[in-house]
Amino acid sequence: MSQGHTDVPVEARNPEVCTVYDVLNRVSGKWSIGILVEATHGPVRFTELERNVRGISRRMLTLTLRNLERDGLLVRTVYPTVPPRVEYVATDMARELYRSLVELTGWAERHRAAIAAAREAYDRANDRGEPERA
Amino acid sequence: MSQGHTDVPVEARNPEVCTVYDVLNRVSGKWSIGILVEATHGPVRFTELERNVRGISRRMLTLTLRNLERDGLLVRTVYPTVPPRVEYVATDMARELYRSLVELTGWAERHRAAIAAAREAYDRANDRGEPERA
DNA sequence: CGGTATCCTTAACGATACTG
DNA sequence: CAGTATCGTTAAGGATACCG
Repeated sequence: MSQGHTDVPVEARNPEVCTVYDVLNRVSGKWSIGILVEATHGPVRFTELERNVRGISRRMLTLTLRNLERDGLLVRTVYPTVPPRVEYVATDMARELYRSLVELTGWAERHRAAIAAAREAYDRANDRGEPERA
Repeated sequence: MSQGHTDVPVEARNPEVCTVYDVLNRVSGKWSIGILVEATHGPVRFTELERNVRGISRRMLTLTLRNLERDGLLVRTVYPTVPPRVEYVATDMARELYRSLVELTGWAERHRAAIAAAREAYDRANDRGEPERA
C-alpha cells in the first residue's frame, strides 16, 4: 500500500479538520442557521422566531437558542416587564460567521445544478427501484 | 423594529438559508469532512481511508463515500485487478468547497478562545450541577 | 410571553460477521 | 481489498401539556 505515509491520524495531520468539524457542529442542526440569520437582522423575540423560523417546535427553538447563546453567538436580553420580553441578537462573532456562511451559499448556488445532475446520474446508474426522494 | 416586519417566512425572505442549510447537510455528518480532506490531498483507497480517518466504522465509511459520490464531490475509480483496487478522489467542485471550509476554519480559529470563554461563562452563570461535558 | 418537562419517533451511528 | 447485511445503541428532533 502507500508505504511512505506517516501513521499519524488525520486529525493530527490536519488540524483544520477538527476545527472545521467543530464549527460545523456548532452550526449544524436543523435550526441554528435560520435562527442565526434572523438574529443577524436585528434583535428578535422568542415568539417572533417561533413564527419566522417555520416549522420549528418550541422545544427545539429553546434548545437551539440556548446552545447559540452558550457559544457566544447570541445575546439574550430580558426586559423585566409583564408580560416578559426577551430579545435575542447576534454577536459580532456570529455576524462574522454569517459572512463565511454566505460564502458557502455562493458555492452551493454555483454548483446547485451540477449537484442535481450528479445525483440524477448516480441514481440512474445505480437504479434499482430507488423511489422518489426529496 | 418588530412591528413593521413582513409576514413572509424566513425561507422565502432569505433564500440563502435554504441554500446554506443544503450545503451544510451535504457536509455535516460525523465523517464527511475527514474523508473530503483526505480525498482532496489525492486519490485514496478504501483501506487507507479506514486507517486515516480514525474511528470511522466500515459501514459509515461506505455510506459517507456513497453520499459524497452521489453529490458529485468524489469520484470513485475501480481498477479491475485482484485483489480489487478502488480509489476515491475529490472533484474540482469539492476542492472549491474545501476552500470555503478553510474559510470557516479561519473563523473557528480566530474565535476559538472567545467561544471557550463564552461557554465557561455561560456554564458558570447557569451552574446547576451540570457535570463535565466533552 | 417565554419558556420547561415529558413522552415518543426517527435517523444517525457503531460493531462486526460475511462475501466476491 | 472493498465492500454488504444485520444487528443494536444513541442522539436529534417533534408534539404538546403545563407553568411563572
